Formats: sequence, structure tokens, C-alpha cells
Amino acid sequence: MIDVDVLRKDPGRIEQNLGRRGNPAYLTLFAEARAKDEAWRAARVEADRLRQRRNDLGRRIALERARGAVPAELEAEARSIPTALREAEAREGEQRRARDALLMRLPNLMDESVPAGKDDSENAVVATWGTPAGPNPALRAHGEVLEALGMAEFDRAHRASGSGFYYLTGPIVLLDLALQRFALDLLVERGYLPVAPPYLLRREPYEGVTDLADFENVMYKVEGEDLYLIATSEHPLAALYHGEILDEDRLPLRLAGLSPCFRKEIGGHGVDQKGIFRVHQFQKVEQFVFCRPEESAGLHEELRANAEEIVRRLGVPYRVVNVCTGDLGTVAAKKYDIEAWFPRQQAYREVVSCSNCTDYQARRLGIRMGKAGRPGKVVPHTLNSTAVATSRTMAVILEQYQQPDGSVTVPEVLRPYLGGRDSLRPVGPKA
RNA sequence: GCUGAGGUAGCCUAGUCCGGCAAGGCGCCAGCCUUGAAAGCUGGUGGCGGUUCCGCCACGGGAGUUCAAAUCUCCCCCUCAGCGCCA
Repeated sequence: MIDVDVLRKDPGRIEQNLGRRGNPAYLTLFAEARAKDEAWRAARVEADRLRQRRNDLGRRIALERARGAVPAELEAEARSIPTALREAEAREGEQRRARDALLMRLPNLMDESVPAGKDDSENAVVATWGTPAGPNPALRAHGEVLEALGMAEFDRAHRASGSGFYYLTGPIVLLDLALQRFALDLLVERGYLPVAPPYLLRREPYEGVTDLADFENVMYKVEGEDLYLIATSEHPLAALYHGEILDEDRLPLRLAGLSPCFRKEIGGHGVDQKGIFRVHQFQKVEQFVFCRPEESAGLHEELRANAEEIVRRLGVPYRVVNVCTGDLGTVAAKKYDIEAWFPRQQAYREVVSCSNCTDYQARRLGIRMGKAGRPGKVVPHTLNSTAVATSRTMAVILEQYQQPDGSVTVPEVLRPYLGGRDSLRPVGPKA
């Protein structure tokens, strides 16, 4: 959320930044927010004046009564205040709520280094690693590989839960766990605190961590309850210190969240419709950081380096893109995506998203920083990045590591987590 | 789910019955004292608006009664405890 202080003191900076998004609606919203702020302050002055008079009269009435009788003209004036004040306060509240509602709809201010572009085709490649394998007609889609291994039930899952869901069975389940443990161990070694968060959040903290459109498009709501299934552990981790003051001597705070993720949105259908690339539910290990504002740019690079290392140690070629203005979304000030090379699709596809959200989430969540016993007004920054999303990572492993005999080689770094197992082989027929 | 107790400044608490400028402690900051520190003593210590200074607000949120609400009435939210249910 945009700082009201900046809205007043440096509106040009905000306009210039919003302008880069190429969506004139934002400039209109911002202009309205400024007008409402102006109107709120005017209404505020008026209401303050009336309240002052009311308090003044109240004190004198109490005094006069203690001395005997209350003069009639004093009472008459006192009686005239409430109506006028009610109106003034109604205006004040209305303008303030309108301003805040507008501010909640505005996106975060973007970092200077975000490249201009209309959509994901214009994201800027900032790094590549490994050699992308050339076309190989023998390669099968990851979903087919899984079925051939006898380790997935897609049709039955669709009947039980609908499309976008899946059963995994047998050793692939252990591979899923191995990926989570591998990522978690790497982060713990680097000083991240593992966190198992709640998988459902109330709406109020949820509005702090994401933009409001997500409630319709992405989030599953529990019927009859004020609860939403989390779309990523980023959300409960951000909400962890909701309404609190963080001790700045203990920043940065590095967290490693572990949770399933639930998402309604399912995108376009492609060749790999049957599979686990784009699904309603998946496991993810997430990096999350609370830090001082001046540290966030550096920590963004740290999160990216951790995420890159995980993909690299899995032996999967990838590239990193700096997500452009048209593709950035409302919460992040800057975002890197890591795109793994899917050899069958002959395409780089997103497996990691690494964002610096600056003060957008923290301000909406009412989080501040301060030293012990001395609350401050400074709002900390938050960052988040995938460490590993197992569904997509397993998908790329299944594409890249599949063998002509139908088995799938296990990436070396995962073998210790699988009791030394070096490949996944077809399991016997099931019922 | 039921019953009860709670929500007051960064933290802890008084005030609520009986309406009239929110008291105190801790922490924090400054000064005094000290070789230095601690202790002790003194003062300060929230948000917002207009801004030499003043004012308003702030007692979980909202509505109502009243000249006046932390205090009375109603609605809602959250936390804790006990009980119930339960992997």
C-alpha cells in the first residue's frame, strides 16, 4: 500500500511510477485518492472544531452544575452541537474510508530496474545456466511418464476431486518429500528458520498480503467460515507478525515455510494437461524475509541465489528473468522468475518466483519496526521466493531425467533422501 | 459447540457498579549524580490535523442514549480458561 505521507509530499513520484505500468486506470485511482485525502483533511478540520466546542461546553456545564444551576443559553448551544457534529463526522469517515479503499486498490511502486514491457514475452533474461537439450521426439510428457511408471492416478483424481487434482502413488511420493527436505535442509544451513504455518487464514490478514482480486480468482473459501485456504505459505508467513512491532535488532528475519498450496485458477490447456505442472494443489518450500528497507535489495539477490542453487544442484538448465512492468502484478516492486528448461516442450517454464514486496504487505498488515521499548514508524520490507515447488520441479525432472527404458533417473542430490535409490522404475499393476 | 473471563499507549495494569480533561508500573529517551556503569533522583515518552503553538483522537470494532461515554444500552469481532467433541 502506498504511504499517505508520500502521496501528499511527493505525488509526482507516484504518478511517474504508476505511469510505467501503462494502465491509465491507476492514475485515475491515484488522483481520486489524492482528492479524497484532501477532502478528508478538510472534513477533519471541521469536525475537530465542533468537537473542541463540544468538549469546552461540556466542561463548563459540569462546572456550572457543581456551583448550582446551568445557564439556559449554555445548554441551548450544547444541544445544537450533536447534529452538526454527526454530519461532520459522517463526512470525515466517508472520505477517509473512500481514500483507504482507493489506496488498497493501488499496486506497489516498482523498482527502477524493472524493465518496460507489455507481457511475459518482454521479461528481461538476466542469467542462464546449463545447456538446454535439443529436440528429442522420443521424450514423453511428464504426465505420461508418471502413468507409465504407475505412480499417478489422474482420471480417478478428476472423478474424485475434479480436474487439476491428482493422486501420486509409490516412490514418486518419496521423491516429493525428498525435494522438500533437500530444499529445507539447504535453507536451514543458511540460517533460515523452518516454519509450518496454518493452511487457512482469515480474510482480514489475508487482505494485507495480497491484492483483492485474488479472492475471486485464486483463493478457495471455506463455506460458512471466514477462512481461506492459503495459496502459498508466503501468506501465513507474512501475516505472522500482523499488527506487531518488529525488533529491528533482530532483523533480517529469514523464514523457510513448508506447506501445501491451494489455487483455484487453472490456466490454458496444453499438451501437458494431464500432469502436475499446473494444478489446484501442490507442496512448496518457501523463503520469506522481514528486513529493514535498506536491506531488501540485497536480500532479494540472496533469495534468488538460494533458489538458483537448488535448481542448479538438481542439474536442471534454467534462465532467470527480470519480470517486466506489464507482467509484474500488484504486490511486488521487483520480481525474478526462474524458468527451467523443459526438453520435451523445448521451452523455459516458470518454476520459481522471487519477489521483493518492499513495504506493500507490511504496511497493509500494520507491521512496523522499532528498538526494544521504542516503537518506530518505519515499515519493514518483506520478500518471498520459492525454494522449491515440488509439482513443477518433479515435472521438469520427469521430462529431463526420463530414460528410453521408461525409468527415471533420480538427481544425485536427492538420492540420500531416498535411501540411495538412483532411479524410479515402473511399479507393478494396481487394481 | 457450551459456559465463563478478558481486549486500555511498546509491554503490564487501575478506572467500568455510580458518565464529567485516562491514574500507575515496566521498558525506552534525556538530564543530574558517577572515573565509567548500575542504582538513585528529575523530566520526558502514542496517532492524526492545522502547525511559533494549538487542537482533535486514541480504552477490540460499529451503532445508540446523553450537553458529555473507557464507563450506560444494543450488535459484531478476536483472545484466553474450563467443559464437550476429537486425530
